[in-house]
Amino acid sequence: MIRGIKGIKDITPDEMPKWSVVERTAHALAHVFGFEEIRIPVFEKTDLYVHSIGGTTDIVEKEMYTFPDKDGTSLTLRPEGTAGVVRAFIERGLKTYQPSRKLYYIGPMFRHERPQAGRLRQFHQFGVEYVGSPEPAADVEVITLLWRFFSVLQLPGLSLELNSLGVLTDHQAYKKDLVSFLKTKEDRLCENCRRRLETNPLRALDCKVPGCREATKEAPFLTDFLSPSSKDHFDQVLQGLEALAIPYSLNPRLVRGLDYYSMTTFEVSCSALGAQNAIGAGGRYDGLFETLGGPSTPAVGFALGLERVILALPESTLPQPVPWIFVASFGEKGRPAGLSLLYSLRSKQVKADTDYTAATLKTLLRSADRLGAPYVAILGDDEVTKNEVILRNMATKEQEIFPLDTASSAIPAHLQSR
RNA sequence: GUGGGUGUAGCUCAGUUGGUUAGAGCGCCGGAUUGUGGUUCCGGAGGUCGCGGGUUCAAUUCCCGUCACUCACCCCA
Repeated sequence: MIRGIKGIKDITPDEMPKWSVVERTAHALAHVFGFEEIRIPVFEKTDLYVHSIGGTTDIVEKEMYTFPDKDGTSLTLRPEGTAGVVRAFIERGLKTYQPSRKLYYIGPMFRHERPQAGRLRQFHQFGVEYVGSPEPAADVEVITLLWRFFSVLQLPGLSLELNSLGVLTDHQAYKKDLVSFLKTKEDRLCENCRRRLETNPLRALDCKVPGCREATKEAPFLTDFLSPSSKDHFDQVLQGLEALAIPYSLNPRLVRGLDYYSMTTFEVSCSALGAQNAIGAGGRYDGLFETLGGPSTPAVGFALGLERVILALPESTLPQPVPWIFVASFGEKGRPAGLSLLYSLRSKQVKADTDYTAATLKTLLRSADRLGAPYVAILGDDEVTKNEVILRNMATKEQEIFPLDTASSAIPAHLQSR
């Protein structure tokens, strides 16, 4: 037997109601906030991701699904969405129409990681990109949309953390200072963090090893290195969130894993999840357009993981199922009359179904029960002769008689009125 | 990439200090009930005990390997 690939899951019909609610909410909320959907390819030239995400990040170094095209060009299954959106933006000249543009996407992403609760090799993200505005209000809007999304879905145990990396020169200066600080404590750092000194020193602040926590207690704060304008921008973001009553906390140690972030960064975590509790995150990436060969363009966005949302989604968020009708027809005259009723109901946009393998009323009712049908239309030879159809309420066992020739309108109307 | 846990019926899991026909609950099929489901009663089907090797008179049980699933590290959504 050929099995599916490790870390790649089927989304079965049982799980689809949750996915539908989550996706519908994403589309609706993005629309209300004035974001337009964009669909970008699931694979691109490898260089795009290397240049945008950063060559020394884990994603690029060991997590990408990369393969050669027939002509040898290196291609990669997208590990995230922002790079592709920015590429499309530049390539299609989307900026020429208006000063700023707000886009969103929903779709699968691919990373070759060891699977775990809330972490898969093919997973799905909903992300937005507010392109063209350097204003703090744009940051506020993106963060607010992220927070509202989770709130509307009633996810429990959420917390929003914010930080500012400042502009490039700010955090370069900081990085230098931090490295020299860490060097003085090098013997107390874990092996991992000693390696990070070279690759990604900011991550050492995030380390969970107690020794490292202790050693980095006195570390310089990024916040102290922010230029006045960076600081001012960040303050305005915070004020904007307060005005909208979005609860947040500051985390000067919050570091994002992708190289392109600058200024505001944020992350929402959910205590209802396991170890992988980051459910949505993002930030400003004012330098990315230039990095990818486009015009200098400020932008801010987020991405959130749909699988993690679904793991945390409470049952109460699911909508009530709509009533529908199981047609139980049998006998020489009943069968064709039932088929006719079945398709009449469907043509009136009413969900109706039957079981062609069941031939007796008993087996038909059993099928109806297993399918969870709230109503069954019973139609045998006797009913056809009398121009009748019986509507049975499966929960209460009540049965009502309708004239057969007008049943396809009368039954839906009757259900509506209840 | 590293470490831990778990692989027995469709599902959830017992079990065997190594011993002959491997169990339960739920589900499934049939009957009681030839025009009334879900409840009840009776009967039934369904298992290479993950796979490969080793030890042994004998392995589902012990040992080694391997694969899968899973949780955690790392990292991230």
